[in-house]
Amino acid sequence: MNDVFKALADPTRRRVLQILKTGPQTAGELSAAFPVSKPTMSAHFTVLKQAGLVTTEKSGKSVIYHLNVSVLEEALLGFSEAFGFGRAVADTHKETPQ
Amino acid sequence: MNDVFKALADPTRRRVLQILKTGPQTAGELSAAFPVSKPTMSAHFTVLKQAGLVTTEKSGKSVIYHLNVSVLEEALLGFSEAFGFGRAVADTHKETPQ
DNA sequence: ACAACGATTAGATGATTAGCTAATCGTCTA
DNA sequence: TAGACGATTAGCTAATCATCTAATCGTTGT
Repeated sequence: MNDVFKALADPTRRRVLQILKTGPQTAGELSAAFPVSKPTMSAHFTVLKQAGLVTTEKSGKSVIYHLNVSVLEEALLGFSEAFGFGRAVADTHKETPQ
Repeated sequence: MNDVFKALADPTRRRVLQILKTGPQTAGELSAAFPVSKPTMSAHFTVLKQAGLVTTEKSGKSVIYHLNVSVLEEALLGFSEAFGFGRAVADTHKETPQ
């Protein structure tokens, strides 16, 4: 959970997650969307992967990255709930009683 | 908003916010709750202040720190909404139409 | 006025981080 | 089996960060 917040601290990584929200993409596709080198992006991917925010799938020469929404949701909601503004979201999304 | 996520990246600072959620506290009181030096805590307070997450009030020799919930809420919710699990919270808390 | 005390600033240090280029690895395909 | 190509690893650098001790600032009470 600390790893999740650390991962979210970088704007590049936050944007990667948002792109991935629209569907899985390869490392190359993702990298093309940012003004930094591929190795730098690869390092960002590693951080996201170790936080559990993304999963990978190999496909021939490519590596496809998938968003792992539940980890993001759990971290954000878990923290939000401690402040009283996360409950309703959890209920809505998880179909949990109030 | 990037400053907010950067501030949230450190567990000490996240805990400060949670303590402050129970009510305002002085710098000294807050520092006493952590196993690091006062100057280190003061640096953490600066980060939180610059992110807008806390406000300060002087009272004699002491400085009282207050949590600024709305900034935290806006950042977390704003980001969450991009992933489809922040809308309901915003509605509930801000009384905003869907 | 001065001592005491809460808090912050100054200044230093070790660790981590984001970035780069160059090199390597793995998987096609010609 | 050789390129070619997507991706990652290696190795480096500059910057940021968390932490410390010592010094300073500001307020209060004697």
